[in-house]
Amino acid sequence: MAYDFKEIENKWVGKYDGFDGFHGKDFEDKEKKYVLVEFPYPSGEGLHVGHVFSMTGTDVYARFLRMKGKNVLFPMGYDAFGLPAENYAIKTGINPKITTKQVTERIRGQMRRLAFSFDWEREVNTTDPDYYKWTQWIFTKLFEKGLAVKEERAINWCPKDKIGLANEEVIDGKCERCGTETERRIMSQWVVKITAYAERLLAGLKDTNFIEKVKAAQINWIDKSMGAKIRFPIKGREEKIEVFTTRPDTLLGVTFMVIAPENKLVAGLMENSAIRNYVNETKKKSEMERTELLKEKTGVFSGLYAINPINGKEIPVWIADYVLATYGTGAIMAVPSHDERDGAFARKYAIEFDNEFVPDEKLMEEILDMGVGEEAVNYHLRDWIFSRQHYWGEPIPMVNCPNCGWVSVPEDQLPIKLPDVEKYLPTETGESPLANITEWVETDCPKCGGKAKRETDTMPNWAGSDWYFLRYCDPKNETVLADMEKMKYWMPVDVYVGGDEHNTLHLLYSRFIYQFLWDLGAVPKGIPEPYDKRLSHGVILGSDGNRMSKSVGNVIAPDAVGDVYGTDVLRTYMMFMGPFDSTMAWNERSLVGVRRFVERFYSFVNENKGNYSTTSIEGMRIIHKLAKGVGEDLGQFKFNTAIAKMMETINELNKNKTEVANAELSMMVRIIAPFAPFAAEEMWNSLGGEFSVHVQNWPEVDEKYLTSEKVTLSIQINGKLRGTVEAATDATEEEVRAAAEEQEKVQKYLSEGNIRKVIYVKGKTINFVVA
RNA sequence: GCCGGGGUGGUGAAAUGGUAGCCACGCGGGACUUAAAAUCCCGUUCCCUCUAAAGGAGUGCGGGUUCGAUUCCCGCUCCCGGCACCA
Repeated sequence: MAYDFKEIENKWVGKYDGFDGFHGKDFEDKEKKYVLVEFPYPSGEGLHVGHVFSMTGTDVYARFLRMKGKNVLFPMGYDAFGLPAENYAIKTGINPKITTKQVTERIRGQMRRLAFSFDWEREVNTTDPDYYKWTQWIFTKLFEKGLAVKEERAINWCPKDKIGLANEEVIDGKCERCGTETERRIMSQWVVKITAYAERLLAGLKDTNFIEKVKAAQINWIDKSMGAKIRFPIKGREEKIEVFTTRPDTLLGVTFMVIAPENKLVAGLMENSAIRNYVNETKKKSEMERTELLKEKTGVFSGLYAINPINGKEIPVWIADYVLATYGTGAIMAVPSHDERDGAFARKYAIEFDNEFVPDEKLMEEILDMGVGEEAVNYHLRDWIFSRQHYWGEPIPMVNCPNCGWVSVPEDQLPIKLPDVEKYLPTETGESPLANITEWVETDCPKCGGKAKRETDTMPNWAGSDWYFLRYCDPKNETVLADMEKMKYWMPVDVYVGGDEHNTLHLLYSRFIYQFLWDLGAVPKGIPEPYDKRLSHGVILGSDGNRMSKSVGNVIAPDAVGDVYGTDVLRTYMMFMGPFDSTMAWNERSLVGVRRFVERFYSFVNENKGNYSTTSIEGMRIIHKLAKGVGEDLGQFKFNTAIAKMMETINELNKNKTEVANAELSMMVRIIAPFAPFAAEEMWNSLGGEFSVHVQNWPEVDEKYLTSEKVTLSIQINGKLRGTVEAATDATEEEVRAAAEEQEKVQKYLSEGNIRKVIYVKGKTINFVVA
């Protein structure tokens, strides 16, 4: 019976629709495992190969855990708000609701065909009002706790599209939509104070088992530095300039100060034309230009002098944009002899160096004791600009009342549904298109009942994905974001699989929101962090070794590969390509090798089934070893070596023409099942097994088949391999030594000197030290 | 510059202190076939060698620890990823 994947897939694919075996069972009295893979943005292209790769690996793992008797929660959903759908709507005039529905249906079909064992009863969609009701609710809580405030902030502005852009929408200083150079503009924006949680976000990492690189990325992004704040009096003025420094001991080497052009002091100096020109020039520059690394530093003298608090020396104060308003205090004490940047600036403007002093970090306390300042901590982490002037996002549930100011929409009035609009483009003033819908904007103040206006900004793409892992625990709850008892049962996420590109922002934002909900008492007290393990999946490159992109034309469509090779081969091939977390290039030729393997496996089972009543001892040994080895590999996401072991097994069984009885064939079928679910189901069925192989137990390993009486040991002479010897597993040194010394070659080498020492490692090696 | 991860055959890779290169691709040879495809079998780190036996070299480079190092330690180098005028 030849392997006909199309027939097999068609026969079984529908059997898993609504299949109870893949449901996570709330409160079931088994060990729970919450296995999560990042949900996709549903793009018009459907799932790409990268999705298929990460989802297959996670699916294999989830299937394995189920077979190991765990109660597995393995959910899926769609992160469906976002720019591509909005841009498509701008182009075609079609409501993104419609396109999103079409695309999610297509993706669900792809996932079904790829045999992903998701719990479809828990599917979520971030654009569903029943879902974003709670995204909005979280925002109202942030506001009520003072963690969401509306502030003037500089944002990236596209003068052509007349729209504010988030940093991620600016590519190389240009607008992602039209390619126009962006400018900076000050606009009133909702800002979420994630910096208030900087220390918590650092400290919480100890409660997680993230892989090293993920932890490092988080620590790096938050970037805590310890130092001091030091105040410098200004000559002839009341104000002082406060600076943050990590090296207060360099205070003696300070020869000038620099303040950012945005510093408060600068506003009072604008009568000076040189200063005015410089500040205006700086405003025009984008963040990108200002932080250009190799750029020559520029600045202008402010006319002010500060007093070094430690030695009373007068030092000039400069204004320069290499000092960032957004970090520290927006002012620095410059130590040209000690800091490269200060040095470059001093050389350019011929400011005096002081090379005499010797800094000494141990003096920090002593210097602070002199009353010049106090210890301080600074974080690189910046607050989170939460406003977008886009249509296709969650409306920010806030009302602006002339009497009460900003008022959050009460829970019983949520969700604030996204209204339909005629035009999806932002307005002339840069407000979101929602601003055009007067009847929507005009509302009553929830507090005083007077006339008021709705916020027309929408939330960033991150908002919906910040808490989706909670909703999966209880996706249909109408009274709270998720039932506390259900969260207690399922949380934390045991394994979270995702891309490196989400190791900073998404992971940090979602940890922050979780910690905030924790403080609110909205999530279980005993669970301080949302994710236990975080793994990153690898990247699949095109066959030319470059990132897949439409313009290069190296994109692999998973559907097309599935048409030619079938789901089972596609899945198994992807898992065989290399380690799960590495970067790998697609290789059509290697795909053939995996097809050969799957066919051989399938034929082997068919040729043996029903023909033998017992399996030889050798066969038992091979198959039990396989069950053990693959089990160990799957628990560690080592899919490539698991498949290598299966290949080895089939080769060995075929070569020895081993006769295998149905009981052991059934073991083999269960072992391959997580990788090749359709073929495994067919083989299981043909062995007389009941539907479904995927809810069977992982094969029990009988250790008695794994302990062989004989092993091959290496014979080393001075550490060099000179032969091998067969011996009983528990043979004594004397026995092995005698057997080794019988060998002619060994005798030759031993005769070259005297045996000084013999090292015998049971089951591995015997090493003669000869001199 | 800082942080994280790497460097092993022609290629993807395996081995985490004990026979380096499992498994797979590719390549070479053979079987089957009128022929091709498919399939199956044998070989395939490099050097020396007609071949084989035997030997030598070999996991980025240099050192160290050890009876023994791809694996542990020190120094260097190159590549990939993240962050970066962050005071």
